[in-house]
Amino acid sequence: MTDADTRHTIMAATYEALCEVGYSDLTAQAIADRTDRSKSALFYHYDSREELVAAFIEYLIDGFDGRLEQIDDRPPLEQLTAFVDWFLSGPDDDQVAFHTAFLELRAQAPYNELYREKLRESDDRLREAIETILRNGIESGDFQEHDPETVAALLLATFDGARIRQFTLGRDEYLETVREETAARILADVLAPGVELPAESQVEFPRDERFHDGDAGDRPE
Amino acid sequence: MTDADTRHTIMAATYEALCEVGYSDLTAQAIADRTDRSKSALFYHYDSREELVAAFIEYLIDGFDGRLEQIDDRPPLEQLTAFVDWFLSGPDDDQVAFHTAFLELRAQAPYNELYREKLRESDDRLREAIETILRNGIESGDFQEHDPETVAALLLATFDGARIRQFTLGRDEYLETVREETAARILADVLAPGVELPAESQVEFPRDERFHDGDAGDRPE
Amino acid sequence: MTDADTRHTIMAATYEALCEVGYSDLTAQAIADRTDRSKSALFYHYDSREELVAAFIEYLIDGFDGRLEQIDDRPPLEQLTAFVDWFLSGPDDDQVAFHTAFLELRAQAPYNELYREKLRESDDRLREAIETILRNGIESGDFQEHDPETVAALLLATFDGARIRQFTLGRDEYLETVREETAARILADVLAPGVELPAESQVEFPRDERFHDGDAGDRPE
Amino acid sequence: MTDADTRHTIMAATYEALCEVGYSDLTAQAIADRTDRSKSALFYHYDSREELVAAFIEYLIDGFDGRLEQIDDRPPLEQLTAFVDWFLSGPDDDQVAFHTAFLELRAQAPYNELYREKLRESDDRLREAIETILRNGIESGDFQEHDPETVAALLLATFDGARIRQFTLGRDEYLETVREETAARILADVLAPGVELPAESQVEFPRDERFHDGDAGDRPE
DNA sequence: TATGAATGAGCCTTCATTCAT
DNA sequence: GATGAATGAAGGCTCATTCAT
Repeated sequence: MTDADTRHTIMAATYEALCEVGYSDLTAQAIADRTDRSKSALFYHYDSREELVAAFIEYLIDGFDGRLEQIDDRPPLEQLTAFVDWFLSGPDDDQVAFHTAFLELRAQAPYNELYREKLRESDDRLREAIETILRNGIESGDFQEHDPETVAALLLATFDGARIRQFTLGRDEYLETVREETAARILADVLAPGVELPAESQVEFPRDERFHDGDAGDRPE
Repeated sequence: MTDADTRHTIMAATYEALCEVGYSDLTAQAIADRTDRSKSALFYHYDSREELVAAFIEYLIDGFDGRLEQIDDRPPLEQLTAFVDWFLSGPDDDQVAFHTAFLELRAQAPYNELYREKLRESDDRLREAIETILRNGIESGDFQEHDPETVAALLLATFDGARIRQFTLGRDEYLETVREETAARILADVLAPGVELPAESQVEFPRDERFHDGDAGDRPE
Repeated sequence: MTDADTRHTIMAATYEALCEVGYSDLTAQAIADRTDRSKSALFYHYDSREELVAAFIEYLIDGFDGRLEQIDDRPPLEQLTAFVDWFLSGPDDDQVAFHTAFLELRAQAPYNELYREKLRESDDRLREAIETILRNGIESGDFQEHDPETVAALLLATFDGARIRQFTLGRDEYLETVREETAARILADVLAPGVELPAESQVEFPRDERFHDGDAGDRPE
Repeated sequence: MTDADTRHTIMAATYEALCEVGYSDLTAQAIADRTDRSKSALFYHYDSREELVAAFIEYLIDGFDGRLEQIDDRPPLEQLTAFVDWFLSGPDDDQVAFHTAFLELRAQAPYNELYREKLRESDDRLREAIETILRNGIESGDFQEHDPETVAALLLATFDGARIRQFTLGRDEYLETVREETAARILADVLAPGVELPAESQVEFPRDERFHDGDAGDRPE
């Protein structure tokens, strides 16, 4: 119905607005302002602000799948490391703003079934991705025998918790500490003996380029 | 300036309102409605809604200390278990509403220095509490030698992440899974050999009774 | 310019929408929704919503003439009775919704010359119709000598007032009472001595079939 | 709760706005503009625009009772005449605007239970008033024996219908004609033999002075 | 002939905050 | 100490209408 271009325009504006003003100030106007369209146009394409946001979550999920494929061919340990570092990324990362705002949005989910539904889908994808990595690692012998499903849940909870505490408390230590402790206490029994989580990942989990068209990205130095 | 009674009245009303309507609907009116005072009274006692909320966080912290003492004399393992179960409490827990709303509030912290400051204090207390338990456990020989500081951070992140995913996704599995995996993968190396995390805690981490004056609490039915 | 078929499609949709949502919710979208055309199409065929509505009133008038003819050959008293019962129809009548909405529209006429003009034409037709019946009744000897013009005006006012009070107050008594009192106090001096208004009409004043193509009508159940 | 003065201010503004812009343009802003208060103030005193309007209908009713008393002591025929002329008032009457707008409001009643309820109360009062006059007239011998209840309903319907047709069609004839015909055909059998409806009433049914504080009223030339 | 997209103006309502009393 | 009244700024949403295609 809404053509891909318009959809992208609105979704990108939503992303920008979210990063710049946060979820609780994510007004229709704030989105429209980052668009060459009027506020009314948003309501032409989406029935309500809520539906627009739900569509945005879905848009994120769509992008996630593609980004996964980009590191598909890497060995399991590299993929896992990429994941860890994506989650526990440094505070200078330009995704901090986004994740911060997205936490606000997630905090609404208990009150909003539509959001909750979409976030569940997102959770499914994420867990499946990690499970697949773990499973592949077991197969390849890089990882020990274990239950990928429960380990995935544990890792996700831990990383998410660390990230949230980092953002909300402004305490970057959480990331560092949790990365190290995860490596030492959780992954020690998951990785094959002798295998260790590299200090830094060799592949980076790719960014959602749809939101970073013009600008630098992983500028060196 | 504001006497203790008035303060408590307002803080209790804030707690109630938070549980009933969530943070984003926590209007001055919503709080006043749960008070025998007028909306204006709130602004007489607190300069702004923001300050009131900040004061509320502080009020929570004040209560926390007292509650800690109530299980002070228990052996370290029991205290740890109480902590675990407090965090990973079942979905029927009447504190779910509060934690859900409080997550909304925490999600504002990145945008609000006042909140962030208070939440940091809260984080300090919580971490210290866990560190103390861990330290005592080492001393008593119930726990193995380890760095209480980093383990506390790991546990906090993991539990918090599990709880948040439970609430926001409506997926209770996270709690169960994470409790089990934490016991098996993290605590296995923290508890002394042969010591295990009990399936259920013997002491309950005490509730904040200031908010549960009149009503039932843990009355059996 | 606009061919008869398109015109009918739009007019019928307007009728439907009017019945279903009332005049104040009679948006262009509401009409288009009951059409296989787009909202824009309405503005292609009519310069404005106002003109469309004005055209609709005219369309009603056009239909009225034809329906009149259908009872043309009946004796004056029967025709008069048909009129009375059409106006003072029971609350189960499926025309209630239409008349209710049409009252809203009529209430706009004082502010809208275009509507007023059309409604005047409608009033003319209606009054003429009644006058003709009355005149024919005088001629045929069924009615006493009287001034058909003023009596028509009196009847119209009385019936209309009764109907409006019924609809707006939800008080069906008005219809019954006014029918009886009209018979006893007004028509007593209009009908020839010994002639009485039948309790129920033998002919029904015909419906506008253009709006009831497919559906039942007065099919018995 | 809302003190009488404020209430009057808002109700008077509502009256003015209604007269000047009609019901369908009776926005909160339109009312506030005729007040020295802000739009928000309206919502402080009334929960919604709808409730404000409902309160306005009630305010009208309150006023009506008092105005009735002002002609309480007049003989029945005079009172009846006052009523007739109030209803069938000339087009220059400054109440035309109000009645016109009020018709719009009444036309919403079928869709709005709150309005309908209030309008029913208004209908009750009006009918009782006329019934009382009729009853008194029978007692005093000025009127013939008849059923005041049904006659009141008939008169009300007739006058209301005439007025509505006058306003909506811009046809003043309705008033004149209906007044004459009512006198000749309806009241002829209601008034005692020899008693006639005066061409013009001697008492005027009093205006609602709450809405006409400063200005002229019936000042001659 | 028709439409999808878009928009500006406007509406109702909410809310933190102020202030005179 | 406390409150009732009030308000400005904003927000989500609607709708008649326009216009390029």
